[in-house]
Amino acid sequence: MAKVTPNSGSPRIREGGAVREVLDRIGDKWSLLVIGTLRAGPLRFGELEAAVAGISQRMLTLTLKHLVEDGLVARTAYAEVPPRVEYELTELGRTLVPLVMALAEWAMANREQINANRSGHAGGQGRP
Amino acid sequence: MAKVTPNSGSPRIREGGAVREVLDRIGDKWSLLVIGTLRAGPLRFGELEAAVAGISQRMLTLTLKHLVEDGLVARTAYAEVPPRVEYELTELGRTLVPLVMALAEWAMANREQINANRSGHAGGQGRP
DNA sequence: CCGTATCCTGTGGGATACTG
DNA sequence: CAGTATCCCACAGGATACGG
Repeated sequence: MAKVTPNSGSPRIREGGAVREVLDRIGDKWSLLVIGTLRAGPLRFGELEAAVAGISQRMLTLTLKHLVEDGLVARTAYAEVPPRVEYELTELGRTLVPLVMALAEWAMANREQINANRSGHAGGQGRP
Repeated sequence: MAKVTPNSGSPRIREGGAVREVLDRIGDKWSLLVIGTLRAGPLRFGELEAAVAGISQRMLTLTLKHLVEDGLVARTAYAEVPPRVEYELTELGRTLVPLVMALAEWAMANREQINANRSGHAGGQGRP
């Protein structure tokens, strides 16, 4: 990741540059899942941890921190005891929801097909 | 990525499961970029390498191999000299194009906003 | 031209334990 | 409850060199 994509020699800005840049942010292992999980409304840390199956405390903390930094998620801490913290999508974050949902639907619709291809990749299902 | 997500003991298929599964396939550093690049039609290996700025030979080879295995891309080798190989999207692969393009457009439309948030994250742009 | 084979590094990310 | 701190390893992925 890191390096800002050299873009070696290309005179015009490649659309790919912006895409890569954003993909490096939200294209990690958990960001899209967290965003998708927050689509219905604010959730507490613990609720998120339970909802996003398989995520570790550490990764949830880090992912949320990044999303907050990027302005996709807002964090609200209530000064009470026991402490309560809620996370919700910002305006910007919500604009991503339709895309995430589309991706999720595509995933569910096509994963069997893909798994089938992987096992015995018969091959001829796409020839145009 | 790596570990196949144990999903230990979960009796019912979590929707998150399918999403994660597919995300692990196409959510890597290059797959979506390659798919997006192939949207207009077949391209040769070298053309792809030039079009996807920053990708290394190795990663292009690996990414294409995975995409072919998953049935998203078709590979056609012409037995001539010098050798020529063309890659193009399969039917299945093409169904992903709209999503990729949507993501790309979102990326281009919002990267400045995100970058601004990152630098001095002023904060108040999303309060619902 | 189109790959494959090695080598090597950075780092994503899990497990675990501790704090406010 | 909501994090932070450490440790540690697998593996993504770049550089380079070689084969058909």
